[in-house]
Amino acid sequence: MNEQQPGTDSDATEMPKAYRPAEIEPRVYARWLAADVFAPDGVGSRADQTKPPFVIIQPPPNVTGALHLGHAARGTVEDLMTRRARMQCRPTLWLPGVDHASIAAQYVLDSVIAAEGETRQSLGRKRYLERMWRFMEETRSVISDQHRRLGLSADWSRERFTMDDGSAQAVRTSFKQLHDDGLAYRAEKLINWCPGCQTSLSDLEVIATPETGTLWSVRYHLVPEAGAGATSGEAASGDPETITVATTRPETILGDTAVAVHPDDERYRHLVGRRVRIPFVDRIVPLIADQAVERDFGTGAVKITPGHDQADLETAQRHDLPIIDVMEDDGSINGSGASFAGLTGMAARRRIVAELETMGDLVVAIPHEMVIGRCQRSDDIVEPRIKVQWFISVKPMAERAMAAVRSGRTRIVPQRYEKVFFDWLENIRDWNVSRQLWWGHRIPAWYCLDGHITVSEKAEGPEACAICGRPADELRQDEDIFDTWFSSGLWPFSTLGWPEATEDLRRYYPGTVMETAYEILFFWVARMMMLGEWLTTRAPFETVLLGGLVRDPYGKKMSKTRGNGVDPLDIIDELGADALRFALVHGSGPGADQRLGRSQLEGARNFGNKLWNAARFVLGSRPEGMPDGPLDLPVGGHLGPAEHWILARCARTVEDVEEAYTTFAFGEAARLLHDAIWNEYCDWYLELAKVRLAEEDPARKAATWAVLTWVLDRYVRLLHPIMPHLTEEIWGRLPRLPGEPDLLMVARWPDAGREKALADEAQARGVAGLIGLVSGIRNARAEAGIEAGAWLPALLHIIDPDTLAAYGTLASAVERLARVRPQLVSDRIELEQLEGALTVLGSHGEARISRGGSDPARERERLSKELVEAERMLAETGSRLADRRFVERAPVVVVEGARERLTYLVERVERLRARLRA
RNA sequence: GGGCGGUUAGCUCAGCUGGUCAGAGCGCCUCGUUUACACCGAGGAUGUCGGGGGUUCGAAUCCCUCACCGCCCA
Repeated sequence: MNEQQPGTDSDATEMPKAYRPAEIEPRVYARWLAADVFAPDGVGSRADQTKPPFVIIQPPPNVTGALHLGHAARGTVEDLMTRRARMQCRPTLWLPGVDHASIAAQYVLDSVIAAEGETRQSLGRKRYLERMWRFMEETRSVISDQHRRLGLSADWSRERFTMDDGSAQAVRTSFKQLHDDGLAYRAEKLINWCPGCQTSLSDLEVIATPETGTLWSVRYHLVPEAGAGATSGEAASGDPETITVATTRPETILGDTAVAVHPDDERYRHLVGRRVRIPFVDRIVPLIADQAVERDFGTGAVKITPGHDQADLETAQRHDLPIIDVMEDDGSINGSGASFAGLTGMAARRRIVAELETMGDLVVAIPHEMVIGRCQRSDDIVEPRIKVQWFISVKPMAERAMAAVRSGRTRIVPQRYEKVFFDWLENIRDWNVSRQLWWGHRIPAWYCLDGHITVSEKAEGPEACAICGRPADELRQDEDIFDTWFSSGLWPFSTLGWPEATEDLRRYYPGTVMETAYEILFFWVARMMMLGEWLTTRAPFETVLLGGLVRDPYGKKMSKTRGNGVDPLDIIDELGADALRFALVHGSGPGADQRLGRSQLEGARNFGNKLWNAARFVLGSRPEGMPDGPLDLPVGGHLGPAEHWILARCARTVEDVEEAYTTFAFGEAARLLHDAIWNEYCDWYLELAKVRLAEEDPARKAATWAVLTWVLDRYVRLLHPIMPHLTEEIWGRLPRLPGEPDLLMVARWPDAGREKALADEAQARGVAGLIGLVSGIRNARAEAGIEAGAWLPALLHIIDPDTLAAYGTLASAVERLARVRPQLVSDRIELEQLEGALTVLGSHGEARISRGGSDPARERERLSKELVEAERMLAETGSRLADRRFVERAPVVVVEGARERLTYLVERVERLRARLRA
């Protein structure tokens, strides 16, 4: 029976001339969904539950985002691995999800409500969050739906959101544990503050930007020495005593609590211990000596502003200096800034500079190359500020994460990224997890009136203060929420039910592969590794697979602002999801960026169409009267040499593609399949098979058709992970093997060993020889300028026994493919019967083709060129073999190969010379 | 400043552990409507494999060095 598939029209004659993805892809996807084959425990799953599961937890895309090529690339690779594992009958879980993206989501919603005449403040926290959840209703499924259009076979029944209850419980429990372990602590520290976003940021969210600023040198006045008389210092020179400091941020003068010089600096040694008057605020501060001062910077004397600079803070701590914050949350100057209070930082800077100039204390202002921290999200200048926040001490966790990689429990692919991973973890600083935002997981810490801290994992909060026992209604919860990446760091296990000991967690944790862009190795992978190791005592995945960026055809990063972005949905509409997927996979290398443009996409579309048409031909050429029934293994004596050749090539492809998939070389897998399908199956085997299908013998016809379908079936299986819709559609029309399911996506993955056993290598070699012969003849014809359609007489003298044997059954194919009327001769002398003919010399033998009125001069020219080339190679090989050291030291195989080559070349040169003399 | 990656045909790239490794696709040129496919077929041209040193019988492939480009971290 040629089993009819429900929902498909599997009659080959109905296959349209061109593959039409827009019609087929949605229909195929609907069939997969209906069959319930995505989930490891879906109704249609054919997983062997005794096999190790294959698990990918999807890095969740930003809930407010739309699908871009980066998502498409990652999604395709994840789907590809998942589909292959599924075909290997492993229980396969690909768990998709969406990330709540605190800052990004607030940005989007703020602009939405702005259009409604509201602001975050006007709504208040409670109503704002209600509004946010409503907004989520609209936006949550957008990106998942777009992923579905790509054909992704994620287990949608397990889809998770980083703000759902399970994730919230995981956040509370993990924080409680980290607090109990002493790793989560609340402290006053200098943090990164974004005045635009009005929140703190982690170090990673601050982008170091080189900019040209100004370095101002400002004269500070020393306080006259007590006891020595108010004027003693000045009396000597007649000038007031001053010290000049350099700063790039004059507004922070308002927060200065010292002036510092290097202890060994002769210029200032006599001044150390004196006091300095800070302008505008009239603060008297000490002039201190500290090793950290760079003598070469500016004047060698620096102002110390511990409230706004990390290095200054450290200096201040060594000298027990006060810390003054001069800034409001919005970046304006606060009450500590005397008359500048209320001004923005920049305005204050301008006025301070102007007034210093008026006062005569501005010594010089010069342009200065510097690095400024800017907010990743808003591009505002990030201000270091002193704040009480929650931090996580990451060093102990980092040690474990590194140990996981060092011990090989987790492998990073490509391996070179291990170095980056280690470097980052070795130099990591404590992680500030407090965010002054509303949308996110609220920090589960409560404070009583005495300032006791109670951390609780309970959704309803603690019953009482953990220290003094004050009841819950006297406790106040921390206003802040967590850094989004905190909940993301729990994702590999929170999605599976952690902290509950669920069946999914038991079965599918740790995961197999974490696939993501190298860009977020730190954001994601490192944090998941740290938290996973610490909280679950296991590495959260076996392999970290890093991919690169998708760039435009000119190598530029795609971005909205640049306008060079490509919308994957547009491509899917026009060329199909499979074309997009193939182009993305085909052009990718491990951990490397790729360029994607029109030509790559069209190439992929063309490839799909090529395969479609090959299938159309195969299905349309089913021999009449062939017995119905499942396709059987194409064995037995009815196979010809061409069949053995393609079976051998196919077996080789199965093996090579398998190797490529196994080593994550997916681009290589795509290239191998492209070449095998196009250059071997279509270009040669289909053409050879046409001849045999036209013969009378029904058994041979049946065998040929069986091989056509057999090989097509193998290729379609191998290609399915990359081009799932097209292959599914084709496979649905192919005869079914006994015991096979209705859907390719749950059919079995080919086995190289079994495929190899099918082919006779000697016959396959013979066909390779014939292919060389045909190519040679075509080449000679074209070079000689012979009319393409002309049938020419030809004499063939075939030396190679395998080729000769193959010719015995494929003569008519050679005739057709080379467009010659060939006659086999047993002696080379007989070739001379065809006078003034074109000559084709190959390793398999020699051919003469009637010149058919072509220009003799062109033929001589062609042969001359071949002779020059042959002589060059002969000289090269000859000199190699003449070198005793080569013969002695090179492996036997190589030397033997060179000898054979020499023999062949000597003869070739002789014969070419003979032809040219004729 | 530290680290990583790249530099191979006009363009995009493949060439893993040194020995037919000088390749593919696109583009280009010449033919071609032989009923799977013009989203096609046949054929062709183009490279001192970034420069310079070294190791080796032999290097695009390993080592050193320089140059340029890109990225990451500080």
